[in-house]
Amino acid sequence: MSTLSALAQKKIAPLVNNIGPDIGGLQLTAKSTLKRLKAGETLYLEGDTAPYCYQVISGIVKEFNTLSDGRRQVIEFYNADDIFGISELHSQLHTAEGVTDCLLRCFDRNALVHEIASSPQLSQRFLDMLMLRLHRVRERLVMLGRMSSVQRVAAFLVRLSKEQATTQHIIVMVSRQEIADHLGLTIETVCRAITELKKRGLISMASKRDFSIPEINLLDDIAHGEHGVH
Amino acid sequence: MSTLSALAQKKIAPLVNNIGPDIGGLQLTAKSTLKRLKAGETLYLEGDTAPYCYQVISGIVKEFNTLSDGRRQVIEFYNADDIFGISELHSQLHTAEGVTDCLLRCFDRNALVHEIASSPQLSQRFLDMLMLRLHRVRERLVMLGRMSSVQRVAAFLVRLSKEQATTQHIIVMVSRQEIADHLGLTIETVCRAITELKKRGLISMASKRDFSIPEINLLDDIAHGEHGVH
DNA sequence: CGTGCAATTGAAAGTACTCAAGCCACGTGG
DNA sequence: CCACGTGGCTTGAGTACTTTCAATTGCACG
Repeated sequence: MSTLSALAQKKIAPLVNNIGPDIGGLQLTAKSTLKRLKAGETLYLEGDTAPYCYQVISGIVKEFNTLSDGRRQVIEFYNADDIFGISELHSQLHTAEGVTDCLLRCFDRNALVHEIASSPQLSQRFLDMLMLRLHRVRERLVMLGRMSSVQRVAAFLVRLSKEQATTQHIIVMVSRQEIADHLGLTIETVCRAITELKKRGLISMASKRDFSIPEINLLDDIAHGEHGVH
Repeated sequence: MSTLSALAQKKIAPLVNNIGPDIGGLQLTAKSTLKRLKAGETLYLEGDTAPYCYQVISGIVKEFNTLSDGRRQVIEFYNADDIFGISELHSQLHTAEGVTDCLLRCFDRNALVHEIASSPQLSQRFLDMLMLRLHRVRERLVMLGRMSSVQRVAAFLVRLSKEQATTQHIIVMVSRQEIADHLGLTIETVCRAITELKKRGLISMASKRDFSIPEINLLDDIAHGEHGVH
């Protein structure tokens, strides 16, 4: 498990990106266009044809599935530099929507797939990307399958803290509802878990979106079950 | 969601396999050796170094994580032809164990990675494999995050039925405990869910491991929430 | 100073879990 | 051949946790 969390540490992307299209330093020659996506705006729907794939330049995008009763499960949040829409086949398997206002780079999916296939370096890069993403999802599988609401929220905050690399103080860019849909909980349970963590002195909040984490290791311990927390 | 389940339909592997090492028809030149693994025997532990990766020739292998309190989350079951251990980095991220007696083909991990990197076709094959696996995990993420115990068990049986392609009658090769660890439930809850499905006439059992599914679509409907089943 | 939305809190209901006991097929030994 | 133990599965009763439904608070905005 320690290995998993070590893996989860994601390098921080600069807020403003490099000029041209590239992936991990490798230049992409496939044509790309820019697209703005507003917060709450839908990029594509589950079942849509998938002619494009996207790279986040700035902002946050979420991909989610909607169940027949309207509840949602957020599959993944994508931050700056992340590429998504590439692993789909003929049609989109999830719905994508802007969490914040976003700037995206759009690639023709076939052209990009072709370019990847013809470059060993790019192929390797994509293999690595998929492996990393697979690990992340598997970590979350353990969370959703075996961890309590408090543990999930704690783990969520720890992950955010590591991503933002601003220990002590993090800004949660997603709503409580989005956290809930990400963690497989209801919005109320997320609130109560946050309250519980506050009560225990593990976090404090300057505003509803600004969290302080005095001792990240303590929070991480909670997330990993070191304590009588179910 | 329908697209997801369509994707999940896995071609059935023959019980006895091709003679040589290959992946989706592509020959592998990397050296390989055979290894027997008994039911319940551990292949590797989370945290072990990962010099090898494996292909299942016959039998079933499970990969799982163990939590600090001893509970387990099964990450994936691997059947004939499946390759695993490839997506790990320096050390294993999960523990692998035989569900049944198994015959495995072992590859030197570095050699295989190198061979993949040097073959565009193999790279493509592996990209596809990882994408498919990612989709599968994401499906399960929705299950664990948003579906009831009965829905999870129903979905599990439907998936098994599609894999075995023997509609009407399936043999569950894994124990109740393994199903529970796979679905993020307890063994008792799995039993009760099975009982519930029996009560509703959606399944029947010749023995504890032999299930009959008179109308798979009805079971699939339950799994997808078409009904007042939470 | 209302309006509206996000977040929070409370109370009741529901679902899955825990602990405990019973069942059943199977293998062993008397 | 049968009593006895074993391990996997099932069922029951009570508990713990999360959800549901219903208010309430807090804050930004007009």
